[in-house]
Amino acid sequence: VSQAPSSRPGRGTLSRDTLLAAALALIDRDGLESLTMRRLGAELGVEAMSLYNHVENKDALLDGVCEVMVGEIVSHSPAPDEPREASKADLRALRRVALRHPHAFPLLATRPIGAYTATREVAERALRRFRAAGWDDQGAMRALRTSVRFVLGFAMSESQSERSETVGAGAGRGTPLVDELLRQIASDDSNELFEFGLDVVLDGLESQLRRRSAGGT
Amino acid sequence: VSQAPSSRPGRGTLSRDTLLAAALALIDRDGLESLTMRRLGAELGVEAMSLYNHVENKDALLDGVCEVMVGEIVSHSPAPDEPREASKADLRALRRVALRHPHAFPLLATRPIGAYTATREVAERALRRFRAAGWDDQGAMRALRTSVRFVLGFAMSESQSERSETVGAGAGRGTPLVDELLRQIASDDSNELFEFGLDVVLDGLESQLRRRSAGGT
DNA sequence: ACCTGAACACCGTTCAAGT
DNA sequence: ACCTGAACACCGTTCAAGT
Repeated sequence: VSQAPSSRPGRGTLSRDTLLAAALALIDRDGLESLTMRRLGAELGVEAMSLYNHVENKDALLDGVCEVMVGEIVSHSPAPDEPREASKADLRALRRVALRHPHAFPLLATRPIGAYTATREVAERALRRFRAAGWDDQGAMRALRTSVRFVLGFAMSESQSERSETVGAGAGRGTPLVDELLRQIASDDSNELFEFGLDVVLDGLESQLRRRSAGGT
Repeated sequence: VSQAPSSRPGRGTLSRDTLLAAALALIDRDGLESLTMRRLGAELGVEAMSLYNHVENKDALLDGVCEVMVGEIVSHSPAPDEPREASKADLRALRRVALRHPHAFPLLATRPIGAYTATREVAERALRRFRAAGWDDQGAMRALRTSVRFVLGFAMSESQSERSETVGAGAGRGTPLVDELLRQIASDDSNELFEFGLDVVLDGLESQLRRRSAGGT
């Protein structure tokens, strides 16, 4: 998957990869609603109908955009040896995609893409790490799914749903802690909160592991 | 906020609440893409343009649908005394909304609604519970946001993104644990996984609390 | 093989007009 | 005060036609 051409391409430079990259770039720049077959065509110097030569329809185009984002999940830096740090590195890589594509990221959480299938090798390594830490197969799978879902929820909230909690509205009606919460949201300490969340999830997994291997007789 | 009328209403029975309930019912039945001003009008026995008398525009309509769902979050059963069980009850109530409205739920995670503002009292009680457990204000807020985000990610994955992981595709290429994961996803043990996740998050929070009050000198 | 123009069925939304 | 018809600018998509 390559980058979008900066301005207009030479004739015949159209391909599926070009489309997907241009679509993602358009979403990043102007938002999800701006992605329109006609607009994307214009962006590429072509009529909307030409796009159908490279992509089944708009739905397939959106799936393709998800593919591109999933492809960006792979961690850039080499995996740490220490298992807990290795897990953190993978989960941070997932969050980083959300930060890079705040407008497009909801597609990932919203569409039935085969995310584990598409990240087979990364997922397999993560599962092996959990096994090495003492989980059985079943437990390793639950541990992975739990941590991935946490990051997904975190990233979604971060880039979407917590925007526009307003401090003023309804303050001073006997909910002082909520008032403070809203101020905290506004001040945006995202990175800190994410790292806190990572520790919570990984601590919680370790705790469950201990409880289960102890109680399992 | 009341229920949608079963068939066509008498003339003049149109109100904002009627619209919102009918819109949510339409999404529940036919999916998010089926919610159209024209379709919703037809559903209510009225032309699409009449809707604009009760709702600013489609965006405001979607915000209203979110309002309705947020209003459904309140737990039905009385809050348990035991703090951990009380937290679980709240978080289960949040997930239940996702299960009841799988097609509409992405709106909640995707739109900048003031969720904490709208659930002020529930949020305040939750924060007070964390305070009583030993967190300071800052810690209580992080604990709440962390657990809410976890449930959000869980519910989104559950009702959306993990659909259609296919077992067959690419199996037997040295990723046996992933193959097993895909089989597990297909067999769908959602409730069990959710309860596991709840314990992970709450254990993790307790662990962080201990670590911080111990290390804080 | 790839691109286009015209067309179709559908959107959200505005506005003057009806009652 | 609420509803409507006609209209506008925009969608996704099909298809015959061009090169």
